[in-house]
Amino acid sequence: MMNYNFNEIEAKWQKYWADNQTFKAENDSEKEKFYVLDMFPYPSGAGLHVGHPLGYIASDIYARYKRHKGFNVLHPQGYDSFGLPAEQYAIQTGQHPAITTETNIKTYRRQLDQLGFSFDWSREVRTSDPSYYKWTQWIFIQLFNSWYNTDADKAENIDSLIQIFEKEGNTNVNAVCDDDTPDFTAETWSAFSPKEKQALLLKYRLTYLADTEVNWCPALGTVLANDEIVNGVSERGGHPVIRKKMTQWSMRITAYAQRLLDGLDKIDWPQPLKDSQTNWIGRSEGASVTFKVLNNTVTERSRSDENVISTPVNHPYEIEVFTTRPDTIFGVSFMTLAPEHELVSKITTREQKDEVEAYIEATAKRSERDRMADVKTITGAFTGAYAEHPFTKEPVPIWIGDYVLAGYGTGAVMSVPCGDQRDYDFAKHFDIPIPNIFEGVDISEEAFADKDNTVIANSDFLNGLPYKKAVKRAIFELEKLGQGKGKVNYRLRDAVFSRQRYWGEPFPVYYDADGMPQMLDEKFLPLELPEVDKYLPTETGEPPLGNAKRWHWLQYGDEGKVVSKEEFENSSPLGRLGGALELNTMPGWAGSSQYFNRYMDPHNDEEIFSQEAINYWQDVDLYIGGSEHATGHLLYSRFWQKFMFDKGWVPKDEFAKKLINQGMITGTSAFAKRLNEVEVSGFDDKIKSKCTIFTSKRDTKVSSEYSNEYTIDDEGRSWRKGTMKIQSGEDIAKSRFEPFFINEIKKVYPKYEDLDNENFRFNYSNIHIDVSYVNSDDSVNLENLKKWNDEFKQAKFILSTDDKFYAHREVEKMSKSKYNVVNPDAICEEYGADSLRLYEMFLGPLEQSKPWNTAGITGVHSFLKKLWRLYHSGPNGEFYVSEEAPSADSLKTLHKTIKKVEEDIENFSFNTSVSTFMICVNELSAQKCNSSAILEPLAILVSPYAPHIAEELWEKLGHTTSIATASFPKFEEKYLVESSKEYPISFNGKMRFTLELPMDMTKEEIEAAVMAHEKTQQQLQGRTPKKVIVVPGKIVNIVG
RNA sequence: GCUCGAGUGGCGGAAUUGGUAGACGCGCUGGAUUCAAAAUCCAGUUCUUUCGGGAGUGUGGGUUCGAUUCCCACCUCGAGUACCA
Repeated sequence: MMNYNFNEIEAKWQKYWADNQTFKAENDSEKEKFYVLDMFPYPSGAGLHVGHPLGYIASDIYARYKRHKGFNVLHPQGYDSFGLPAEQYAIQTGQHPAITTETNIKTYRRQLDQLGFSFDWSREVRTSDPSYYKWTQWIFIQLFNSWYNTDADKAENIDSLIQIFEKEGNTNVNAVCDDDTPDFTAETWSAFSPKEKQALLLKYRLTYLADTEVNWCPALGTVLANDEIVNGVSERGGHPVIRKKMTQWSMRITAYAQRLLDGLDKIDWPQPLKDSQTNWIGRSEGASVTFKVLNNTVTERSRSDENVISTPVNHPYEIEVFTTRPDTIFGVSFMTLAPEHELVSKITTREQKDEVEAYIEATAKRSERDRMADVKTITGAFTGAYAEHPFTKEPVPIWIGDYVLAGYGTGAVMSVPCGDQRDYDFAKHFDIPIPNIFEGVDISEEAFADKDNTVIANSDFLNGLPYKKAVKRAIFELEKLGQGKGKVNYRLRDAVFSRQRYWGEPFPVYYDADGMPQMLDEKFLPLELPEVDKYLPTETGEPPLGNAKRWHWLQYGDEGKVVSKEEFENSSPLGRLGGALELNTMPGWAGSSQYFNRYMDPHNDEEIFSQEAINYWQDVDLYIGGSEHATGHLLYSRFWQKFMFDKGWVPKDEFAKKLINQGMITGTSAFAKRLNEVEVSGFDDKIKSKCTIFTSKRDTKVSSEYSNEYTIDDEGRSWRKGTMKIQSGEDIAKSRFEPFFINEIKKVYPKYEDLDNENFRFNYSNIHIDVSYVNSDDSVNLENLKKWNDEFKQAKFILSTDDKFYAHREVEKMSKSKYNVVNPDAICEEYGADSLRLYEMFLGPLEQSKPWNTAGITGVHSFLKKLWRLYHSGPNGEFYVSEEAPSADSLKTLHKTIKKVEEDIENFSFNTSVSTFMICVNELSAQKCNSSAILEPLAILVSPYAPHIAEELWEKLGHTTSIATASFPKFEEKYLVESSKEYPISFNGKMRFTLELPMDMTKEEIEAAVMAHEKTQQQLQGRTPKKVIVVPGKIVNIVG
């Protein structure tokens, strides 16, 4: 007997592929290239669960398919191995994160290998490897040495900017830079000190050091990016986040806002993902308008950067606002500034000072989360100051309010209560007038924000104009006054690039004697992470790298090294370069923003990748990964790619042509309901039961006779059977255990004696139990559960009516802490990797998320056994194929399958091709097909999905080389041609019966044949049809 | 609130240039095989029915000879995002 021995077969071929480097991709090939990429994993300590491989299986099928189609396929894999969990483990145990990471990677590799992926492991990268992060540091230096020339619409070398400054200052420079960049002439530039020059250049560099208001997470001791915060708390751990000013490295991603938006049109990415990037970038068109503050003049030295400019000026304060509705400017009845706005303290009058300061203090205390949770409460304060309306010259009161965000636009708005609901609510609350500037609109109840139906009134030169025309005219008039212009505003902020962590890429940066940041020369890269004693911040609050004994840069000429502070200070200052090295490290997304290009030439130590490699591979053809990276990794990577493109290092300005988000495979958690305590109303007492009590739940209904009589023992079971209409242990607890318990309580505490049952409140909570103790009908194996931990060992269980304990089930994300993780190892052991691969594809559409349910895996497993039997039709189940010509039916089955599977793979509809295989094997089995002319191509068709069994069958068919590059069977239409068609005959659109008719009949002949049929006459019951629709080859519909 | 997506048997799901709704698998029911079980195989399985048939793809309308598919309104669920001026 030749059974399908999958464990043996799979181990054999996994070894074969590794030994023969079957999937090694060559950088030069006559073949056309195809690049299939997975989002590389973070190697966590928990290892892989069944949800992780979903996307890898899909991409592997596609990669294998493309090899069959004759492409030179690049399908690499690696590890995003810097990250928080390894560091937190290090803080707890003192174990170096590198060791933890190495261990975890070993587990990952073993688990990935056992699934039979066709990765080219010779190209593996790890972001935490110095040989890899050398190039992450290199890109950082390139960004530092670049500025964004808006006229050329691309990044350029900083030298070209310096040349312009030397020649003509910055007045004609059209660049993306800090808002507070002052104007200067060539003469002023040359008069600046080197330090001043450096400070100015930082305002232009694509990565720059600046005091920024950041999201500080005290619990994690680090800064978080906006996309690392969910609902006002940290994505990792759910800790509170506050706003704080810190000096941080930032990436000038805003320079690329428009190109990041435009680029979305030319890539084939999922619409929801594009939408969320579009939202994140948040382009809005409108105007910036300048309001002059009345009776208040700037007298002190102005401009924030006193290092650079210190010209005393004398002019009124100005408030710049951004609005998308310049057409409503005559509706302005007040202005609102964010409490953090820098002008607030300068313009507030003496009388209002106390109120304003109290308000600012109160809002500062509220966390992001509180502020978000409570958007309905209207708060604010009047500054006492007034601004001048640009057109009417009327005074406009200036308020502050926390509904205006400091981080968006200019942190100030012109409030138009009749046209904006928030302004309207604010005005109502503080009794500010609400002038109506809309024709024929009632604003007594709410603001009117419908742009399309807007006709402006009471607005001087805008009267009678619709929205679009009014906007144009308003901007024109503002420009004439010099108090405004059309403006595009983006929600996108520059990305903070510093993290106060140990386990990340060190910055190739030291601080010179002036305290200015200097880049290490490229030839000194990589700058390796130093050893530290502790992975926590230092006592003085410095990042963990502050603990490093040696973390100063010391360089003379071409010789440079990392030394201790003492060594640096004792060295000769003559010709010396260097200083303290940067203590922050780079964020998680740094290493993942160019890894896809590094795979093309991963061992190159001279360049990030060779031009030959990038010119051959170009870009990623198919990228598969989760949608959670929509506004993080996938936005930053596009930004770096565009930068690399500007510099001429990559040929494409979008790195991935097509992207697919695989859905999440969720787990089904199991719970037991635990009685926590009993509260007695009117008393503050909380009574705990002596032992933990769990109640059962069952969904299926058990009906039984109904009676009010019952008894119960303290085990919560052994009641009189069939006397109650009870379905679950939960009901039993409610109706019988709880009254029983109350009686017991009353005995012990006589003071409760007169209380009703309603005075006792039972608190239950759901406790996760490990899904491995739960059977498929949700009943729990209590014996094993009790061995799991002490709580269950000691506990009492109220069973359901059939003496079983049923768990509550709920679909949740798979996670170790929820005890709902299903591990692929056990499934591979029991059913094999091919079964797991097929089953994950068979679960449903790739992009949809779905709960894991192991029950159905037997279906695909028996399919594989049937497939195996198809090739083993000899005596005693020996391998047997014949050289006889196949039957027409078998050819039809095969070609139908080729066609469908090819279409399915091209459309990423992997679930339907698994069905197609099942149909195909069912049909061929019924036909008793054993012809090699059918079974050979079938093995190739199956091979992308179930590669191990396919290789084994291929070898048995007499081949000596891997099936991996066998060419995909060619579909031929001629085998599908039919001579007749089973016509569905419908009456008024409802199919009533079918009728087999030859394909070559004309419409008229078909109609005659159908009308003559007895069932037609029976359906018509003597009526004459009004109309007969005949679609040859499709359907016949009789109306009447 | 806004944006996007989705609603089909007991379950996962299939079918859309409009043309036989429920492919394929799970589960369930019955049978064969077996001392028994596992495994395997065969038959059935949307609901309803007076066994002729009738109804049926979230709800209500519309377009059409014909709608799961297109249009309008509504309901429900999921995802993202949010005082964005």
